[in-house]
Amino acid sequence: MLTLTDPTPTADSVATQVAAYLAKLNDAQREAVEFGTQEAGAAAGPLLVIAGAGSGKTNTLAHRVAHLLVKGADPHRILLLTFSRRAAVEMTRRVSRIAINALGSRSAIAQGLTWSGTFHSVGARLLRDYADLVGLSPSFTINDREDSADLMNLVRHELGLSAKEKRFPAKSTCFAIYSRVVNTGATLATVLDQAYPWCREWEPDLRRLFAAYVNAKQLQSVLDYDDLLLYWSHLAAEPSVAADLSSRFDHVLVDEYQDTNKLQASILLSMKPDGRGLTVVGDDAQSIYSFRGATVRNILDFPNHFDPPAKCVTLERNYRSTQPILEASNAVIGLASERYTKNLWTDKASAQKPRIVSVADEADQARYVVEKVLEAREAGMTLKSQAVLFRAAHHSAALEIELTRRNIPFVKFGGLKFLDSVHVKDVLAVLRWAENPRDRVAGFRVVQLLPGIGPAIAGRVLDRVAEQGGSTGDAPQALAAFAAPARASEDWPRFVALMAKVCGRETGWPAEFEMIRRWYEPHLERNHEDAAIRHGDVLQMESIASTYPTRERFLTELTLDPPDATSDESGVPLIDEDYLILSTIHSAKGQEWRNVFVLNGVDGCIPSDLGTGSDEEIDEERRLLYVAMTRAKEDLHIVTPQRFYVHNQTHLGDRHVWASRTRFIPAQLMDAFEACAWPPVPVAAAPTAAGLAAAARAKIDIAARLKGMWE
DNA sequence: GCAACATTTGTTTTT
DNA sequence: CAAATGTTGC
Repeated sequence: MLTLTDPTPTADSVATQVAAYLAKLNDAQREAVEFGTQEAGAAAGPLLVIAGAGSGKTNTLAHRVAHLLVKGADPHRILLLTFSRRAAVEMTRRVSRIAINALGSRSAIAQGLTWSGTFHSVGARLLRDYADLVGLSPSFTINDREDSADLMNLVRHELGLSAKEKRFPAKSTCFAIYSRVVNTGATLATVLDQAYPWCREWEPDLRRLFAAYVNAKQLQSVLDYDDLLLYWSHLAAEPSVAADLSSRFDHVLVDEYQDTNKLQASILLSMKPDGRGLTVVGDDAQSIYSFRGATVRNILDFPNHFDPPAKCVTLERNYRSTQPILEASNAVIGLASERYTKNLWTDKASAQKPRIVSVADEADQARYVVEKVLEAREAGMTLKSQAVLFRAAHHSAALEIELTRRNIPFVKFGGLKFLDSVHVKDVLAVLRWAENPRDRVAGFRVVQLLPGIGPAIAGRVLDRVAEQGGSTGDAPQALAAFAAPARASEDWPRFVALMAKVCGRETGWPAEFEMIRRWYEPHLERNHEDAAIRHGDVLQMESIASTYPTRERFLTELTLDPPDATSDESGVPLIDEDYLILSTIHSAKGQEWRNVFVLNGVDGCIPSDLGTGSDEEIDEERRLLYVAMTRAKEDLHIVTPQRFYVHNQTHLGDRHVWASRTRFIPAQLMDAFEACAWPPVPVAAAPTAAGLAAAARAKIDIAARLKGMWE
């Protein structure tokens, strides 16, 4: 039980405090918060909250959790599934604050909200608990997307699929196909037909590859992201475990339900088959993750999975945006082929319509954004309350250059993470291999860092380690016994000594990180021109590492919740500094800013020309634009460069493309926007006689200078 | 046989 | 611009 530091409040005082925090909610929010909590006893049946953009969704969910706590729910028995680590942290923070208001210092109960996180991180925790039961080594390591693709590649070579007349799909494509099959529950043939038609001919080979890939994972005690869900779902479907698993939690609440996939839905249903204690929240109009197997059917079909059907509450009042922004956003989503019946409204009036800004090219686009950001900054709007959103990470390249040139600090969300850089992965691979010597991807990478060792010798090293059983005790001995080639003879003993120490946990955590870093430094210098910058990243990771209690926690949490921001300077600016937000639209989910810029509002970018295959894909791109627009509170600028640069589109190479405004804002919608051009066209003054004379002189001047260059 | 370097090719969004 | 393939050189 929890220790209460303050005197127990009287029933009356609790009642008034409760009224105070509920009174801030509107009727629909309050209904969602209080649903099923009036009657004492078992948790109430399923609840679906359809929460439009900016309708106070997070706040409502946080209030519901806090309200459950106030009503006496045990925080350790509440499972809160969010879309990202960031969302989980934010949710816990809000629940605490509301609980403080409602209960005074008894809010310590919110600290007990230990089961909050993403499906994947919760899955990882549960699996460590049940590892023995499913024949999994409790020290399993988790592969991120790149590692999984690397393993797929290793397996592919072993199967001899690499030497074909026609090029086999790239490793990342193979993994993407595999992942989609797992997450959608569809057959390989269906996935190939619908999403990867150009790989159709490889179906038999892919099937063989995936079987071998699964086998390799099991032999090596590694799991990929999908396994965390897959193992969990099989665990929950096993009658002997299901009861234990589902009785661990009285309440299960899921945020962003529109972006869950079939596998995640099946997990929920087997955890709470009758829906009692189950709450899901989401917005069908903001479903933007179908490329990851998410299906909007999950949220649409939710109520009728149960008998009687789930209670459904819709939040339609928008507290975020001004009326003109909302009107334009509603108009855009209104053209979707599947109709969304929600009718968002607000009472925030404004005279400023969203702007469609026509600029010549991407350079002008960057200059426009910088000028307007600084203007707003002058008017008292911090950089942090402004954001620039784009479809693909590289769309911000020109802007990043301009921002750096003008000394404007920014932080970028989405796109390349610093975990993806080779040097960071090298160091992590050493740790992962020491944690789990059966992990061939990690070992393969580490051994090849030594000069004179390439894929072939690395493969033999790994075979020897595997023969010895692959335990952390045997691995260093296998390495010591290995006859390294002459070219590597100098570096080999140092390497063996390092692995012995790290495997044997001689120095302990986090000191061993420093040891690995020191060992890695010469290899870094030898392999990379820009060793200094990369070294900075490694040092930064070292300081991050020191904040984790154990090596295992560091590795697991880093792959499941990687730091999601990068900036031009390595290292995130200090918290109190002001900086502009750059973000992919996907990473902007759930956030809001006073002033929002959407880059490249042109066909080919939004919708991406890679996403225009089917009507469903086009509708998803439309929702993406809708999500971007509804992030704005006061001002919204959609910038449309008339000419933009494409990279190496097939045979013609790099070239400029003449673009037109996105098809999602056709002419009949333009009333909802203010169209303008930038830079403003200067008003031409009639030439005077003196002016003409000056121009004539200038011509002569320049002509003379050009000749002068060669004299 | 194998590592290291040179050339060609294909690209979104992310837990 | 990174990754897959092709070529050279040990």
